[in-house]
Amino acid sequence: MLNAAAESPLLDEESGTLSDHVFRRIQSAIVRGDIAPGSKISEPELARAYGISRGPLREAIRRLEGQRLLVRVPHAGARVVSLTQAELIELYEIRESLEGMACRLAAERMSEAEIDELRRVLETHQSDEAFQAGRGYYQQEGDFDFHYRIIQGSGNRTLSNLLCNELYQLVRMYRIQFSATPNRPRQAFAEHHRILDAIADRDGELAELLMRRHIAASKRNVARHYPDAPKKNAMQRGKS
Amino acid sequence: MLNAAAESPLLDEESGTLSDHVFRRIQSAIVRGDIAPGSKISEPELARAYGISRGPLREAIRRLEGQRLLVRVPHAGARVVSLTQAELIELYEIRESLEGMACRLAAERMSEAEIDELRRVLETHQSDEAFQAGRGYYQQEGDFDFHYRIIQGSGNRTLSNLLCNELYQLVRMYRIQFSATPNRPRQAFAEHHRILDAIADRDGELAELLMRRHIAASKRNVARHYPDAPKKNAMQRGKS
DNA sequence: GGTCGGCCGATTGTCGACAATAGTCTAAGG
DNA sequence: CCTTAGACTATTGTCGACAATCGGCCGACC
Repeated sequence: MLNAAAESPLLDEESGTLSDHVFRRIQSAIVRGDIAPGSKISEPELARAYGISRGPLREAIRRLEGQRLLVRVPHAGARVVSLTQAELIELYEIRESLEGMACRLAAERMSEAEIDELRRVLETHQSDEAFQAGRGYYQQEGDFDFHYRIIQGSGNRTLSNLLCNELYQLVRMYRIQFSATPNRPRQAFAEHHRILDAIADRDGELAELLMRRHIAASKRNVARHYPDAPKKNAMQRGKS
Repeated sequence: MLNAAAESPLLDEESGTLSDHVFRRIQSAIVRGDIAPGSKISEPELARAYGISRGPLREAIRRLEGQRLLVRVPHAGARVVSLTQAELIELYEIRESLEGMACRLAAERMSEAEIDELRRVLETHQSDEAFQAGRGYYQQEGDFDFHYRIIQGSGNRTLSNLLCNELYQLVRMYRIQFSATPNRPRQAFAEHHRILDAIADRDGELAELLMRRHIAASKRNVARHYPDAPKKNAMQRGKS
């Protein structure tokens, strides 16, 4: 039975259970900024909006909470996460450590074919129109993301899970928010290229160092441009 | 209204919602080994056992899944996690990176009072009867755990959350399983002491190095004694 | 006029029942 | 005797409704 065609390989809109489905929908909505950080989540409203019952919705909310995209208080509902500058910097420091390690492992263990694919990813980025225009480095999700590919190449499945399935969406959410900082895209691209060279040379130590510096640079960039809103007016709902 | 007496400050059996309650119960049961790794979780059975409905139970299961204590397959139910040796080693490598970083930060940022408390924790361990008898290093949960205290002392709240609220229980589960390896307790205690000295000297670099070595040693110890059961007979239920 | 108490609305937490899917067992056919 | 098709059973996924708790509002009392 060739089910390869029956269930579409890449993320299908209608795949899996309703809970999984709505989980991905809300996740995407939060990461893309469609819901607005700090805004409150109303269960009945969301349930109506997605046409499902509150049961699966609540499970999805619990999973989103596990991914740090929502914060919940026991009898007061859930809100979209809104990291303070300090928390965001902490997140970047964790990434420095973890992705640095992933990069070292990737340099040691990636196959030549995988390195070639990684090079192709970078070429795709270079030819992207948004990048050409200097308007940002809006990296697509998953396999088209440089960092994502390297993490996968580390061979450490547990690390991949942690970075790509739990922290990744949160990072991506803020990466999108800060995508349009002036000179950063070109600089980031150059750093990516040097990292790739180190990996191709199988120089794990250098690859780790460069990755740590790269993320530290991103961290500084984010810290500089953080729209730190101690103002409390982020209460408006996401939709109509 | 002085509710300080009404709701007990430390983890009460009956605190919070039913979902939270059963979540902690099951978590404890898994970590302590009362449920047996790899065994299947039956929703109706668990619901009856804890006297609640399947709704809150399912939410608790989703949260446990987020903590990696359960693995779920869409229409086939949930099983208690059972890491392969390779996965357990991967987990230890992640801890090397993360706790090494935490230890460096702790050396830089812990207050003198916190360092004194840490010293007292170690003294408590030394006077523990199980440790004296060489029967293991069964560290109590939370504040009485050396690693836990250091992570908290790092001052990185995000890191603390990641290590102490998500990965911690999983690590503890396997730590309990391997608690009775012959010479390891005394060696671990000595390593802990040297780490403490480095922290007291405010030598972050050394503290990180020692912590990484300490975890690497634990990793090797675990790898040596791993009861790697490629056999598939881990299907039995926990109880009747 | 200010503040405290009680009421009301809304939201969250919980429950039992129904429907759909997966795995398994049986039985028929080659 | 082995393979395969079918139905059955048990489990999971989903739903709508009820109950408990929290926040805000209004009125009364000081």
